[in-house]
Amino acid sequence: MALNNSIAEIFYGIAEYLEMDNIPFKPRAYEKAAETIEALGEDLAEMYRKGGLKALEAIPGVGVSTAEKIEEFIKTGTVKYYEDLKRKMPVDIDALRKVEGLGPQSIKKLYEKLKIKNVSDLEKAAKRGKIRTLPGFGEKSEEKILKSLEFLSKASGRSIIGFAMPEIKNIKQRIAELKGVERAVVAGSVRRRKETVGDADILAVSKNPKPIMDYFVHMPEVAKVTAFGEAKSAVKMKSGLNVDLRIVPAESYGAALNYFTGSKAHNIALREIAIKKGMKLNEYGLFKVRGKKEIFVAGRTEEELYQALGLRYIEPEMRENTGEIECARENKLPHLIGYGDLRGDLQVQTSWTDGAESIETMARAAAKAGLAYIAITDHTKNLAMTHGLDEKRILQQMAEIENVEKKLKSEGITITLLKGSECDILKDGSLDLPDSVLAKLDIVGIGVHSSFHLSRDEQTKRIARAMENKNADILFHPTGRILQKRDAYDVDMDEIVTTAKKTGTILEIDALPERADLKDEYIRKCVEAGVKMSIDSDAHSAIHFQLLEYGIAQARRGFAERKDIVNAWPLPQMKKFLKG
DNA sequence: GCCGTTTTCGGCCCGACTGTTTTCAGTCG
Repeated sequence: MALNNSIAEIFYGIAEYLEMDNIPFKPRAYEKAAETIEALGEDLAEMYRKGGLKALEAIPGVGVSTAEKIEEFIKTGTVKYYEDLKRKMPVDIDALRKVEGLGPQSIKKLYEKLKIKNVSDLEKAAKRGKIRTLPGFGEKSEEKILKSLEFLSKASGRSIIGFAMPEIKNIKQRIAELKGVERAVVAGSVRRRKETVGDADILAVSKNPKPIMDYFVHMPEVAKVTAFGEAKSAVKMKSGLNVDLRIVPAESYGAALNYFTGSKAHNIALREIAIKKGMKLNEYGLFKVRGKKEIFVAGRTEEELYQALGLRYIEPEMRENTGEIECARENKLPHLIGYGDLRGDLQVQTSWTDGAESIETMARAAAKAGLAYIAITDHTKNLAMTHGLDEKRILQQMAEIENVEKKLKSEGITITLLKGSECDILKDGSLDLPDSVLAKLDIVGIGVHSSFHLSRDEQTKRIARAMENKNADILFHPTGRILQKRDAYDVDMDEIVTTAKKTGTILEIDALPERADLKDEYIRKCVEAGVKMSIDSDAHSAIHFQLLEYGIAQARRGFAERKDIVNAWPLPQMKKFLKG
């Protein structure tokens, strides 16, 4: 979806330029279009090919003008309007915007007065003390710029949620235990369970915020205080994590939680509903506006807030303004799969290949985690570096699995161990083990682990061919992405979803935080197409069963219900769904 | 520039904090 991203970037850029000239409303329009396009599950060029300008205009937030610019980009690779703006002011907005405290107005001023075009110009000017001479800037703004530049050069940016969670939970807990704190919760993108989080928003309820804020900004791990007030403070931790703390009175708890959970787009949509009802929504509550008087309507809980707006309660994982509000209005919200709903785990590695622990250790850990069944799915021989299993070793492993199951049963531990495989999909789409062997297994997972750079067409055909195999039950980590390390391979997911439906193949949601593969938009496609999914830990050690939670979060972000997830079903029902 | 369960024209989310200012613009979420 490289094209979509390029166009989104251009629209963001246009928004910035218009903002510099203080043009009202248009920047928001371009931003909105960019946001929708970024989150779009379909390729714009494809949509345009099929439906022309009309199809583009049907995208929410895209109108006549933006549709024409998309068309222009598809045809020529540039947008003249944007090129003209850039020529008028050739600055690296993207990079400069990342400097804390620099917005469009400041960037414009810096360019016009000091000819600053990029981050290196900015650094030079700041070091020479030139920035403090500009109107509206002073010594402090100059210092702030230098500090931010220093931080940017070693900044890690966003963190993968599963990796950041322990630190976030720890800080929240410390705040919660302070005297005078009635409650403290994590809000923001962490509560919405985004794959990666840029910062942690903590919300606390207290009548006496001052000492709490004092504690917060003086925690020993704080590297820098970026804001310090009674209602709101913000810090950067030594780890690189940004943490915001907001403190509100109890009667505003629900409104504040809703506001600080976001997403921004969801909040804006809620406020627009409030306005239409003659009300006003902010982080302190929902208010009826009667002339100058504001009468409190709701805000103690999120539930009463949604109700007062005429909506059903929306789970945080769905709050991205991608259709959930309409569902809530029409009472058509899905009943999302719950965090305690999984009964099994269909991808588990052991020390037979690249896992850290024995079949027995993994089985005991799974039972302890409350699972009723797991599939042992070690790699196959093509993955030589993991000492992948060949025909002979996998038969040995099957016998061993039976022994372990019996042993545990004799101790009163009842967990079903399915004999499985993470069978390698070879370059031509054939599988790494012969059908005769695969047929003996209870469950066969298939996955791509090599030849990531085939063309879209070849990659799609390769995977589809593997899915057609009558023994292939689940496609593991379907897009192969590793967050912040490796992009998904180029594959037509619409085609994969169609093939899954046709062949009865399950698509996996791999719960490893750095994979989170499928991503939410593909999960929604599966839900809509009636394609079943599994949520697997991809466990390589006993503690990894805890990571299933992140897979469930991902499924919830994709609107999945229990009926969509096969390992949320009892074992007999799940087995019945398998091909073999 | 986009949009319509008040509208095809006239609206467009809201408040806290900062730094540079003497009342506010800019930035952020």
